Amino acid sequence: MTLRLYDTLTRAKRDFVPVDPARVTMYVCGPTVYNYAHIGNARPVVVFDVVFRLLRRLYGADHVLYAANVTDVDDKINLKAAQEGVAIGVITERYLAAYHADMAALGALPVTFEPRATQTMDAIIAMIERLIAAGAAYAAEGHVLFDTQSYADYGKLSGRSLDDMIAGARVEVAPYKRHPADFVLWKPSKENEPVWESPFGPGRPGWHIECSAMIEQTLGLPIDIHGGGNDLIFPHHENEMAQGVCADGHTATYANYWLHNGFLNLGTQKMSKSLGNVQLVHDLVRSARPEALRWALLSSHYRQPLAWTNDVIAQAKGALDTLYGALLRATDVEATDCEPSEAFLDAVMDDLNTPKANAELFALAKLLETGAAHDRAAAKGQLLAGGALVGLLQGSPKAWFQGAADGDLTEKVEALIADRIAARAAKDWARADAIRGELTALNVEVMDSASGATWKLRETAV
RNA sequence: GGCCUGGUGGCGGAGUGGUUACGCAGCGGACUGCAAAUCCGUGUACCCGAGUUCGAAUCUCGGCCAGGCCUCCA
Repeated sequence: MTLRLYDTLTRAKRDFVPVDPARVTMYVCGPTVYNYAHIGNARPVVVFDVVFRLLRRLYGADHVLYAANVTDVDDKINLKAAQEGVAIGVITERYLAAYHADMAALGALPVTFEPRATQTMDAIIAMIERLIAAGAAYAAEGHVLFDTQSYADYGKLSGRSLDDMIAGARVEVAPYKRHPADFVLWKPSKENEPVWESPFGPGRPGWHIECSAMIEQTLGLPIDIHGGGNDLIFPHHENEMAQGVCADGHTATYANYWLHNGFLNLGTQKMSKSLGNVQLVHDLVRSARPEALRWALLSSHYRQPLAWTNDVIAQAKGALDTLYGALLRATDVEATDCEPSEAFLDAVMDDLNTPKANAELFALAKLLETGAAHDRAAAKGQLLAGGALVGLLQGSPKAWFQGAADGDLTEKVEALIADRIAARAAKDWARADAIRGELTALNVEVMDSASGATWKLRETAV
């Protein structure tokens, strides 16, 4: 069974072969920390977290290096800092902490490296110097620009030619550019903006160079997998690749597999900060089950657009109710076969077909509900192992249903249920129903079974 | 204007040249003292038109619709 991944550069699903199985590398463009992350920002985080988990399974946890950068200097951060009258570090620390908390709530594992732009300045400057020396960049009016015409493959990733770019240019072209597509590597800082000394004059780096320098510094070329949202294909990843390859003297490819996730739509449009139609993870993890959010993000294929609605979250919660319900009723079953089932692995290995993998989870849950003892034990092991591979179903089933109940309520409910069991044993149906009424008033639903009674807290929200 | 996706049952969503996933919700039944949960069963699904084919929702062409990128953006 081989992992197959869809590569944007070759536009094909290809078998994944790492450069070095003992050192598998992955880089994903991380956040610019000037605000809370929205659920659209979380999609790549969750998707590539699944890739990360899968690679760790295939090559060993110690053999996979995952880097995600933090952009901690840019115009929006500067603006926010100026508005609040604080240093940019105050802004970036605040929102980076929130980002970490939000992504952890969604079940994302910590990445191996989290380089920051402000701490990579030497490498960025050194890379720009190499690009100039290689004839791939030029200085002009205090800026340093990448010379797109010097790189024959420019446009290959996004599938557009330099001519297309001129035809499609919607931006005014700065007069000092040799070609309209040339982009900034270094630019002078405006007044009151953070500034770094460099051989090209005081200033700050362009956005694209940051990622190239970080990849080179933390992972080294070529990396196996480069990921991000599909809006980054052009210009960001196109430019990154051009910089990386040219600075490297064209000796290595930049990334062997380019993975891009589709967007989250809110209504008919993509969710984006500039459109203002965002739902913050920070808020969602409080109004909905974080695990349901993760399920919802994985409920469609990662390259497809996902229409984000309350219904999607509610359906995700319903699906997890079914799965956790099966596990709750199987508390006494000792799990065996603690590996994902073959069908589950097949689905995940086929370019991360998580919807198909989820279907397999339901098949296992059914087996767990209805199978013979031996099959139930295996199904439970496979269900939990499959869940672990995609970062789901790892909580206790009891906590899933009763999680929001505090100790006092739990004690009260348990006492009422004990009374009701006694009443039922005495066939005192009136009393049993009266107690159920009390439980209902507490927002508690009781479920009788042959082996006793369990209960769950009814959700007031999704 | 250039480049690129996608249109599947009430909703979400895989997939495939012929056997028509899966989930959520609904309905019928079983079980239950009654419920809930569970189990069993159930629904004329594949945007339109033409073509290729013994056979297309799946391939080709055309059209319509929706969205993305070309500018900061996951």
